[in-house]
Amino acid sequence: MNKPVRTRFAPSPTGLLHVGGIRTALFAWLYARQNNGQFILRFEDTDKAREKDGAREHLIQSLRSLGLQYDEGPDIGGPHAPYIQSERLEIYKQWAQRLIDSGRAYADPYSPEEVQAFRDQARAEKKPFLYRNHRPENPKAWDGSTPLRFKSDPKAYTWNDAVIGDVSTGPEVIDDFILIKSDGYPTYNFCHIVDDAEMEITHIFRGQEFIASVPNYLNLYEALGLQPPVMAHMPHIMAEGGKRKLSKRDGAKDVLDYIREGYLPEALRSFIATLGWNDGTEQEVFTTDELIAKFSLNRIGKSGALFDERRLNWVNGSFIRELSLDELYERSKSYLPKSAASFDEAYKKQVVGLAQERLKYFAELPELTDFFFEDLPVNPELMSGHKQLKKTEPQELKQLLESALETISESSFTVDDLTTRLNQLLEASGQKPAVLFSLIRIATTQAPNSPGLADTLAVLGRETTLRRIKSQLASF
RNA sequence: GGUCCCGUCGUCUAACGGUUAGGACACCAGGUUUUCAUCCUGGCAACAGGGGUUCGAUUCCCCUCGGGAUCACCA
Repeated sequence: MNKPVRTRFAPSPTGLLHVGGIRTALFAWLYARQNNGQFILRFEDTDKAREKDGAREHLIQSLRSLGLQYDEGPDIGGPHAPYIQSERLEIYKQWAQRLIDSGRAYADPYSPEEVQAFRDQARAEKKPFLYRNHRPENPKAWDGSTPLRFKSDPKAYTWNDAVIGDVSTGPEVIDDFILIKSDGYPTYNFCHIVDDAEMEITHIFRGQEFIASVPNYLNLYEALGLQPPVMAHMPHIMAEGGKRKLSKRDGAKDVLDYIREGYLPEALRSFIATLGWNDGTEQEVFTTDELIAKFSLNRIGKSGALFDERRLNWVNGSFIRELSLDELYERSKSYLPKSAASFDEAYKKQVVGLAQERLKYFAELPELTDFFFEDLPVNPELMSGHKQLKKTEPQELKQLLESALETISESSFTVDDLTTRLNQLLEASGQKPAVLFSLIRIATTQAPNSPGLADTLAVLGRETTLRRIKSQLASF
């Protein structure tokens, strides 16, 4: 009996898609998938002045790279094509004509300046501005050269928002808004309703900034004889400090930035979904299948959330640690430092494996692994700044390292053998592990930190290990 | 200013009248024979305020305060 669920993501191609915007898309996608419905992409490009070059491609790429596949859209078509509003002008004209015929739309006789004068006057009188107070008695027939306005029917509304709950407003918020602009393009307020009806959208997911306009939409739905879809208005994701909506200048990266830095799509999905939604249990991280199974509209929070990149890092890291070595390698190998190019796959895979547990996102790979691929210059500060080593005489360190060289050179360079010999040396030298192992670690990596010593040496191999120890020795 | 929405640790949140207000991130301390990380243990930390309703309020109602959104020929 119920109509098949159809949700849509309907951005205007005016800029980059950041985390707040993609969350709306994610929820719409999850809901469609959960109900075996369709998810549709539609471009709302009726404001030619604000359109940005490349924004369409960016939007499409963002959805694709996050894995939010849509079933119908501008680039793939579908039964209700086109999915670009600027190509649907005739459709809007037809619907507008129905409104004109039924006496619910009329030509706006005023110039923008005149309307502004009404507005200023209302402001001066400290009264709210209502265009309908200036509604013309006998408007001339609309010829397309002036805006076409909706003739509203002011009344109170109470409706249910799937996220917010019941909302009530009085007739004072209902006004005659513009249906079609004098440039021939429809306004969002008009065409999204037409398109949602034509495309049989059952659930609207959008930002909370639209909730104030809902009463006017309800009024239009009535005039058109349409049943409004379910509406779900998402609270905003706020920038650090919570003072404003998240935007690019808050350091808010767009979705593709995160993909480029090596955040996993499945981690992004989990993190973004739990920004304002949870399943009521103490589960913190969700696979996408779990998200699809457990998502529910009524568990979306009502209040805005702050985007916290530290938490994203933790979520992403936990997904990275779940990856098999093969998968980790395949997905991260392009992030390896340039110096890795000449090394064979088996070697690189071992290196990636050692970095796995300390990786928060793939772009960190070069700084974490560069010493596996090139000899870094001996850095005296690593020793002089080390809290254990700086308390030991250089001469003593040198002797220690010399005996280490001897011990290590006898190793077969398996992790087990290295571990055994290193421990024997530790015992024989009577040194604290913090001194002996740090010394060898620094000598062989020239890095402030690294994976475990035996693991590192085993991967580095005999030749490189001994060469680096000798370089360090020469620097004393 | 009018209208609407929101208000639990620094952050993301759980709680659907009765709890020592729970979990997670971050942070701090300790442990896992070096560092960083992982993992484990412990710690710090919240019901915006005031009135009601009730035997009992974080939870229901009202007011105040605070935050956000919206009042376009933008979406």
